[in-house]
Amino acid sequence: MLRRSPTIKDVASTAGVSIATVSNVIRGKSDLFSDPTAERVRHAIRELNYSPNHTARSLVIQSTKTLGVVVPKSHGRLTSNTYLSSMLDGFLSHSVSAGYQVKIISLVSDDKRTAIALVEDGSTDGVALLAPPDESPLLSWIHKTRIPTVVAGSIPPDLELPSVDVDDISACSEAVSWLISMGHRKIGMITGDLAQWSSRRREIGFRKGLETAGIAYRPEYVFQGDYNPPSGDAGAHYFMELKDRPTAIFCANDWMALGAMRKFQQSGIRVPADVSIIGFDDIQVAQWTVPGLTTMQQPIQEIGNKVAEMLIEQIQTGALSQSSLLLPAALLIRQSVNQI
Amino acid sequence: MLRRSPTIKDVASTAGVSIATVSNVIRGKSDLFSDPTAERVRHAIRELNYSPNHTARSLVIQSTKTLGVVVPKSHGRLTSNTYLSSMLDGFLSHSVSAGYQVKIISLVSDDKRTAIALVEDGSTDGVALLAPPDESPLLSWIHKTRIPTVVAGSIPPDLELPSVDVDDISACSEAVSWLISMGHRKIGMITGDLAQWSSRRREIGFRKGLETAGIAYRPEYVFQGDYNPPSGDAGAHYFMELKDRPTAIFCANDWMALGAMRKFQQSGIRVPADVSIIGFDDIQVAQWTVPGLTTMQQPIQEIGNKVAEMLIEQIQTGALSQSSLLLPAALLIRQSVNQI
DNA sequence: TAAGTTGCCTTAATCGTTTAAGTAGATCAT
DNA sequence: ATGATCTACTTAAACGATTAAGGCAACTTA
Repeated sequence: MLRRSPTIKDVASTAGVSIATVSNVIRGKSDLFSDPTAERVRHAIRELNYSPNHTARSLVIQSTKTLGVVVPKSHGRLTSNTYLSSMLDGFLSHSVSAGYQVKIISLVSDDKRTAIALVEDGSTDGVALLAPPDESPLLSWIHKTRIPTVVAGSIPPDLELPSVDVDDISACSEAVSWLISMGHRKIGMITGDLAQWSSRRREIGFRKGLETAGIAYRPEYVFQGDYNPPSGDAGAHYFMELKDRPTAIFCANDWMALGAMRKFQQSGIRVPADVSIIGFDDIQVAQWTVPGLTTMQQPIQEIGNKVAEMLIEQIQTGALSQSSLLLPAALLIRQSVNQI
Repeated sequence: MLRRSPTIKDVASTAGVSIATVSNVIRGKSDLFSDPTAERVRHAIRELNYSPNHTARSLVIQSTKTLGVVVPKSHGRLTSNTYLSSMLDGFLSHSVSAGYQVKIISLVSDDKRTAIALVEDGSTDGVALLAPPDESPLLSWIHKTRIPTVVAGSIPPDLELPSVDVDDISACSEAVSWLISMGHRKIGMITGDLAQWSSRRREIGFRKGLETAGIAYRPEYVFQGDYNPPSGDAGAHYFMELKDRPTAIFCANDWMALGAMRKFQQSGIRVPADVSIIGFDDIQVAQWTVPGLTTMQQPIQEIGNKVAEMLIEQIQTGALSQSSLLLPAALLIRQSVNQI
């Protein structure tokens, strides 16, 4: 028995052929070997339990068949947790079926340099940036390099990077339109952190929905949150104090919706009897709240999927058929919104 | 300008030295070059923006400095989502600071073979199995190979694999003891899926806590769940119907606790005024429920950390100082348990 | 002064593949 | 019979690093 794991050389000698032939049968270049030879080679492979060395292969083909995925620090961004898992799931799913492995680097414990190293040292063929913060130095850095990149989530408008994201504006506009169709006229919003472009777009969608129905925009009906539950709390508190309270509140994400719902309930205000709440994202827990949270469901996994697809396309063709993709959200009706 | 990225050869020629010298200064073999030479080399490196090719290096040193992490299909296992993120965070954090990159493979979209390939093709130096299901074929397969492995979470008792997990038995025993110290004598439990060893251990801990206080174990106070919220619902329903209802319910995980809490509240039974609830895990949402969920907090991130640490130790020394590690959980008191 | 030592650098083998180019025998057309 | 074309291989040069072994001054030491 061999101590080290078997190489193509071992296979070649036990099959009595050259390593080139072994390589050819492995890669299925069927016009380069005969059937009996192939059988001998395959037998040797099984016997030795050989599998081709990925590293050596990468070196010569000048491609690692590996994608890098950069996940942001989630600290302080509660949004991200299940969000990121789902996105990763989608990304991995497409990657492996396209024959790519995936390296992951988290910015949690780490600085920009590690992420950069991952592509500079040639250990990946390209990178996906998952939900990078707008101000991420990585974004502008990677924009300069010519490394294949796709970002999942929103990018600052001045950066031209291929990206795939949910269509915030349409989704929020639809949410508001639906609220209106449920009879609501006084609709409040708890926004995300307006320093982020995604928040701004969601607010734009909110206005657009109002506008479509010819309902006037009332500044006092917009409360600025930051995507975290406490700001949902604060928003609820703010709206409670208002003389002319909104009958429905649109939250820019589910976490704030949860916070708001909790605050209302603690204050004896019933959801949805007294106030309706609609969220955004469809995080996992949204289906287990009391009442179940009605929300705009992001196609998160599909975003991950598409990111992988576009990244691989970019790697293989050197170009991209489309540079930016917006996926529609879906209205998910549960119990937190009342018809009035 | 070069089209391709610069190699050590390019650096050598622009610095006017051999590639061996370049390699030596990069690796800091300070007795193998002079200061002026080093300066020339470093200058060339900066000028060309060179960084050493990871693949080539891996090939010759026979080590990829890459760890594989296998995450289970989370489908149907709501437990896992934030749980896995945190564990990954911990794992990544230690890995990168030890100079390792991390490849991830998800079993979501994929079968055992991809996971196996990841280690067989030499693209990783070892693998971590994150919370593998007891019956995972991977577990027994990997047990046979001599590949460096550490598993995060529980393993079937008949498999001798290095692992790190929370100390379920002690933790559950403590939870029950604390409930008792809060004045509860009639304590129910909603277990996890008893096909999983972790569930069994949690049930054992539950009994042990009772026993320590000299309280008799009542079979009708144990409801078998499956770790998912609906089974928490079902458990709550079961306990509600009981003539002699428990005053406190210990849930084997937070998701079931959430389900139970919701069911009680929907049925007009107040938590914690009428019934106290304690969970296990400390998932993210546990702090945002109404009332906040008191729970046993798993040191998930630390588990991830330790797994990486042990895996790297195993890779580098070929052996392991300790083969199994149990980390303590911490009682996290919020509002779902009443003193009576 | 001859032999050894030290400091600094180069040469060349190696890791395990891929793949272009070469070879040699068999078959075919002319 | 001769060259051309297949078929089924083998040879050998990459890929980009690491690293043992060797070379050659310039010193040290006996």
